[in-house]
Amino acid sequence: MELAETFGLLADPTRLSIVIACMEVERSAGDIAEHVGVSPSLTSHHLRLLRSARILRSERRGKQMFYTMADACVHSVLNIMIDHLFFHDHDTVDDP
Amino acid sequence: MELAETFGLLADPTRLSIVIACMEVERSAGDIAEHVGVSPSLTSHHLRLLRSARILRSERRGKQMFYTMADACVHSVLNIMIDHLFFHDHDTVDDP
DNA sequence: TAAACACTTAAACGGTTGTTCAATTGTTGT
DNA sequence: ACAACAATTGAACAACCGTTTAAGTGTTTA
Repeated sequence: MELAETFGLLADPTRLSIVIACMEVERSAGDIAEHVGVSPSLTSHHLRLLRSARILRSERRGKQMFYTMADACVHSVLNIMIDHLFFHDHDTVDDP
Repeated sequence: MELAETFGLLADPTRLSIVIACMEVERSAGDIAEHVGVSPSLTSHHLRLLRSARILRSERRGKQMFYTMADACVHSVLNIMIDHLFFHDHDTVDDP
C-alpha cells in the first residue's frame, strides 16, 4: 500500500523535521543537518528515502545539494496537521 | 513529536485499512476484522492504538463495539491523500 | 594534481513493532 | 447460573528500522 508508505516516511521525528525544514525554504543538505541537529550522515540517509519517494527534490549547485518539497499534496497535508496542533485542543489525557 | 506519532499510526497497511473502513460508516469490531480480512485479535490490538490516539472513537451497543472516526483533521488528510492517488500520476519509476 | 569541502554509501548493532496464539473479560439469552 | 457470542488482553517471536561509525564519491580551489 503506497499510502501507508508515504505516512511511514513522515512517521519518524527526525525525518519529519527534515521535511518540515524544506517546506517553505530551499536548503542544502548541510543546512538541514545543522537545522535539525543531526549528523550529515544520518541526514543523507533520510534524504535518500524522501528523494526516492518523491517527497523531496534535489538539485546540485556547486559542492552543495539543495532540497525542496516535491509533493504539493504532502505539503498541504502537513499544513493541515500543523495548523490543527496549534489552534485546536492542547490537552493530554489517557484513556483506561 | 506528536505529529510523527499520528503519521506512525497511519503508516501500517492493516491499521490504515481499519481507519479507512471507519471513515464514512460506523462499524463494529467484528465487521472491521472481516472487512479488512484480519483476525479479531489483531484488529483489536490496532483499535486500541487508534482509540488512545483519539483517531477512532468507540461506543458499546449490546455485545458489539462500534467505531467511528473521531478526528476531523485525520479524516480530511486521508481524503486529500486518497484523492491525490486516484486523480494524479499513476506512474511507477525508481531513481538511481 | 593534491588537498579541502560537501555529501553519500555500506555494514553492523539495538530497539521497536506487527503478528500470532492462548487465555480472559464483558454482555446477552436460555 | 450457564452457555454462547463479541471483543480484549498478554506473552512471545520474527522482521523491520533508525542510528552510528568508517570509508567512499564528487566538486571546487590552491
